[in-house]
Amino acid sequence: MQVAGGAPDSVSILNLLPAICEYSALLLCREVHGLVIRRCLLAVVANGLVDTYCKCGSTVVARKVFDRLAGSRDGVSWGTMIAGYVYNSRYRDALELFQESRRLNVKLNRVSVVSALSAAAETADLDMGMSIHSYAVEEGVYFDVAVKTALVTMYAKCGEMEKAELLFDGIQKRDIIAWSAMVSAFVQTGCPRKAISLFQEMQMDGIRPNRVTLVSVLPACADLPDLNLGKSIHCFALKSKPDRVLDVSLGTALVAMYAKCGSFRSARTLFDGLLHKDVVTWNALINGYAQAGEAEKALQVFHQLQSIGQHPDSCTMVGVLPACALLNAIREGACMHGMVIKYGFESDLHVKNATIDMYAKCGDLPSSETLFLETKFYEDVISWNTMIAGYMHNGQASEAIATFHQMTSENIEPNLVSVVSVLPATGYLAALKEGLALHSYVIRLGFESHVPVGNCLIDMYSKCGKLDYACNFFNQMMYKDIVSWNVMLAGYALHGEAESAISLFSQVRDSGIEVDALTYLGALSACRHAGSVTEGKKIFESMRNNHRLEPHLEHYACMVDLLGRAGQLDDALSLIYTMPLAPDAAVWGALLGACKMHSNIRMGEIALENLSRLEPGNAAQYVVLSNIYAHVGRWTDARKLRAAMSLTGLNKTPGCSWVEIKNAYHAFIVGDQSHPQYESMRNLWNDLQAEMEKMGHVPDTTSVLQNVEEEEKEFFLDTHSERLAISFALLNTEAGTEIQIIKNLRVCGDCHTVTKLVSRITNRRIIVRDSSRFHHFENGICSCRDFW
DNA sequence: TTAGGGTTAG
Repeated sequence: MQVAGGAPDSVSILNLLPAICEYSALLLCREVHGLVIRRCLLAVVANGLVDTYCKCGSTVVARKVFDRLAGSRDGVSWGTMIAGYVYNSRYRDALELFQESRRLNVKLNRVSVVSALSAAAETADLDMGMSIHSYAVEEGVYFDVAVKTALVTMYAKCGEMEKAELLFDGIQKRDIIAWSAMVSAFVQTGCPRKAISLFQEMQMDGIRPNRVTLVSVLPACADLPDLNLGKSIHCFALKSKPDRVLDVSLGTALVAMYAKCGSFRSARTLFDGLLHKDVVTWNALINGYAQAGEAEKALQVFHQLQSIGQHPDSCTMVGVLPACALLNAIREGACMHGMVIKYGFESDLHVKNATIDMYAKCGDLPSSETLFLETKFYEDVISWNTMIAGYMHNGQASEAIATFHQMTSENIEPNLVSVVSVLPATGYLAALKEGLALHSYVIRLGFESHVPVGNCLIDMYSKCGKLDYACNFFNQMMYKDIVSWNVMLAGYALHGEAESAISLFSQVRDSGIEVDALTYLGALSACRHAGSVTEGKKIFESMRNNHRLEPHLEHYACMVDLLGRAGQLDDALSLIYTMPLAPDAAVWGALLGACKMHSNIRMGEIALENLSRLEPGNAAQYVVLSNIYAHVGRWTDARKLRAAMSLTGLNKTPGCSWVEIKNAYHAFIVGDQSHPQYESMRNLWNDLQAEMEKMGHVPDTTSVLQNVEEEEKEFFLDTHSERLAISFALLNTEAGTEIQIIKNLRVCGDCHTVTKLVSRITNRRIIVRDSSRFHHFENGICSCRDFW
């Protein structure tokens, strides 16, 4: 038009603007702006420019044009600028502009109201949303379908589903957008069933779903999952497209649906056949694999994405980081972190938290901590929860608890996940006071009726030695899932309460709840602790016969242990030889333990041969066999084995015991003499030892590893970590106080006997939780029936 | 100038 000579008129410019928008041609927009800038700008042209600048991504210049309009601004100018901010995700700016219009008493039209509402929805700013709602009512734009639809979405995104539903029900003539908005609201608030029934209701109302409706309802099929409905939507989508070419969003939603329904072959075929794909489509496949635990596949697709030169986005990284964590692939994970930095996704919270989690799961806590300490993320509850879970994943239970406390002192409100993450730490440490405090906290937050939280509480109480509290809580739970039954069963097993466990097991079988492999493991391990061979065999058989559950390695290890302890070593060995899975170290270890108990050298050697193949670095098994040799007097063999161990540099995991005194944890490692109170502890122990000798106790040194003189062996026994912890506790608590010790390994035979005697001499109740179970010592007796 | 949509961390 310039070739023609004259300056372009307003109409030509207005006609040109939509094309500029379509191509996001910012430079062209500036040029047009330059042409009109010296003239008296008509509001209609200025509004067009504001819109075009926003669509080209430049809200700053758009705002300048808007500001320059000053007095000649009309309702459309305000609506355009607010909508422009929303278009560019500058929701706070949109809301501020809305508030400014209120201060200036400008009358806004329905477009401005709709845009402002969507900004309030995106920022989940309920107060703001409600004030826009009142404004809409005052100004009489409230009866508009678009305004009502925007209100429905705003309330849904602010978590006010009841209000959203009420408003939706009140819309007289619902259009397809209103229906789709409500379907989407149900999907996003985790109500897939409601979404699907609304989707069906809409069709009965005579409204034919469009592309957006289908894309909105597909995640509901994935969440349920309902593969058949997903497939029928796929057919519907193809039928309504004569060329059968799916658009990117619909293709992506379908890929995600198939992947989440576990139908990876369909997901892959569809994905490969899609004509239009973007990075989100790739993410759907990558995340589908990652969430199903198919980490290698996820990474494989990621590398394929890179090989075609497509750049990942932040969601891609959120998919691949957990895949690295799953594979414990720290190097790959660190490369992903590098990529996050390269592409500038560091400021994305999802990415940051996934990176923190990846490092923690791969055992690199310092890297997690460094990322976490970057202040900006310090305010996010998920970052805190990730850190708590990360500490727990690495066995740092006291760090997990400390982090939880720090979080509350920083005024970050813990949520359900925080509680579920920190409760296992209190169980791990048997930190009852902490556990009780958390329980009251749970009640205050109103989380007590939440099933996973309740399950954690049962587990915590039983691990803290309070089986009665665990039972009471379990019995009063309104809703239980299979996990509730499983943790209760495991609690009975941990406390050696086989009868209660077996009766609970038959209750759950009769209750109609579907039992799983862990239910069986709980029941079997209760039988193991009680030595109930017949019952255990029956349960093991019914696993396959009645529930079609294939026993896992853990079940076999448990059965071998049960049979072996009962002296049925041949049956145990033939079970190992006939099992369909390749026996692992736990299975052979159970046999070895039983061989020690019954001094069976022939079988012990078979077990050790297999163990040294499976776990060449683990010394514990060698110790057991050398103990068997020593026990039957084959000293030369015992010595040879120990010499071979020291040559190959095998190390035994050092024993460690903890005790809680006045809210502080004290840890003792075997042989540690560095404690400030060591002298007094030693003296106290010598006195106890003299008493024990008077009672006729002769130390059983067969569990001592070192090849030394008998007297020295006794000294080594005396430095076993549980004895250090017990003497420390005796020194630092009032007479008569109960003592609770936790140990990382199993208690040895002599420590077991000695603890019984100490409980009698000192008149204390002593509870020891070792890696296998609880031992209650009182007045010279121990509650457990299966110990030596 | 406007409302609904695909992938996302603990």
